[in-house]
Amino acid sequence: MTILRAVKGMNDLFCPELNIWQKVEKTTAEIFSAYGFQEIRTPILEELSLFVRSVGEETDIVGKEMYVLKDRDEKLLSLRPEGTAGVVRAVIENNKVGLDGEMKSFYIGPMFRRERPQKGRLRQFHQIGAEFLGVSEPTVDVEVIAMLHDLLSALGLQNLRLILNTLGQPEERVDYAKALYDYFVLHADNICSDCQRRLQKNTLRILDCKQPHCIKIAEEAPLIQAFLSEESLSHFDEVQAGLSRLAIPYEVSPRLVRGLDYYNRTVFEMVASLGLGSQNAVAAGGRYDGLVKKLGGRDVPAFGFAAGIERIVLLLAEQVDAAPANLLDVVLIYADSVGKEKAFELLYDLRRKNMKADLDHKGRSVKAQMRRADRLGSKTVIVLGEKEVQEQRGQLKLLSTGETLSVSLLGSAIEEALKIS
RNA sequence: GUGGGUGUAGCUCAGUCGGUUAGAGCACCAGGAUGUGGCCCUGGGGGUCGAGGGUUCGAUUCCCUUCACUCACCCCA
Repeated sequence: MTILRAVKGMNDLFCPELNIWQKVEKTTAEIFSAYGFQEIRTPILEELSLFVRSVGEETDIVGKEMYVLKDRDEKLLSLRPEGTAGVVRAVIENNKVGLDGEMKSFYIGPMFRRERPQKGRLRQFHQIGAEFLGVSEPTVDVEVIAMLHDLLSALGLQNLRLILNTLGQPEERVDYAKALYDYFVLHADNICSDCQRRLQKNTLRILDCKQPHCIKIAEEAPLIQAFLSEESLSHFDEVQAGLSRLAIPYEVSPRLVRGLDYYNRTVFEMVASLGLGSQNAVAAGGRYDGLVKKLGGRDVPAFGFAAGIERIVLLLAEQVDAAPANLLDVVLIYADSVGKEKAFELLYDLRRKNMKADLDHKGRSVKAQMRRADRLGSKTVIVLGEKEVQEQRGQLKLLSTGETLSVSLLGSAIEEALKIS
């Protein structure tokens, strides 16, 4: 059996499920534009160095998960593993941050990471993201989080928790990481092997470990609060106050750490308490004040997030009535060749009047055509044969009740009848 | 990259302690009603039992390898 298959971790999407995607995308555009965000589309392929510089050379995403390819001119390109870097690059390159220094954009599109697929994780996956460039005030953090919160609740997602933390400014974080290292190195013999690796490579991540004995040791670890400046502390306080004013529930977790290098101060995650298996983060984001400058732009502060569409759809698919059926208005059924000719004629006429009309091309029995109409979810059928063509009248049958009404085949009589039924 | 689970009809799954034509439900097709769906009845089509190799008189079943899917770890949306 040597059939061709899709690349591992890259899925095809078909219709009842795709209807949920369409709903997610439509709701996103509606809500985000209410917040003054405009859509932006950037290439899927970027120069490799963009991600190395933004996401961070030491991160797993860049270190081992990127799809890298060599262009014909030897230039190294990469399929984007996340959306922020491309947006920032595009905004700088096209000089889109105006004199007021602000830019609010959102995007929807595929991202690529070469990981081992599992529930809620694919190699080609899709994100909804938003980036607010140009403002360092904490009310921006609140606005963007609120927008995400509105989207997720408009979609009807329940059992989500907003988890918040602050990472301070880069220099504050360096001090903190040092303190954490000094603490955990004393317990090096008692932490898991993954954490021993993290100790050298990414000390903050130890806080994130799921192993019970590591959690226990982490509970006694120093907290970042002691290392934060006045400004960072009050920024975080104002974010919390702002969320509270909007009645958006949140939890502060000193254990929340982000994987990308560019974050500073506020970071957050929306996690599902059930339904997603262990990949339970539906969305995550935070502030990244240094990134624009790092990529060659002016010193522009920023805040953003990304949400995983597959994970959202996974949660929505559990709820009923998520996928509305795509009903046909009418199926034209023919009993003989005269009826078939008439059926084709009426078919295109109805379609041009924006009625959802269809027929069976295969020339099967009336019974088979009826069954097909029923299966396709048509509201009505009309059976056409020599008699109907001669009389210029037919029976319009409502499939839900079985009742029929006589309609003229002339003019727009069918169309009128369909509108009423 | 590491570990576990699963591969039998379009779908969901039985089954074979190694043995002749491999089953069910659903779906599909046809007929019963020769021009009216859903329910019911009758019949029908459809499977190289994931692939390759080994053991055996004989393998879908046992062994090895491999591939795919899936879940978890790492990491992350």
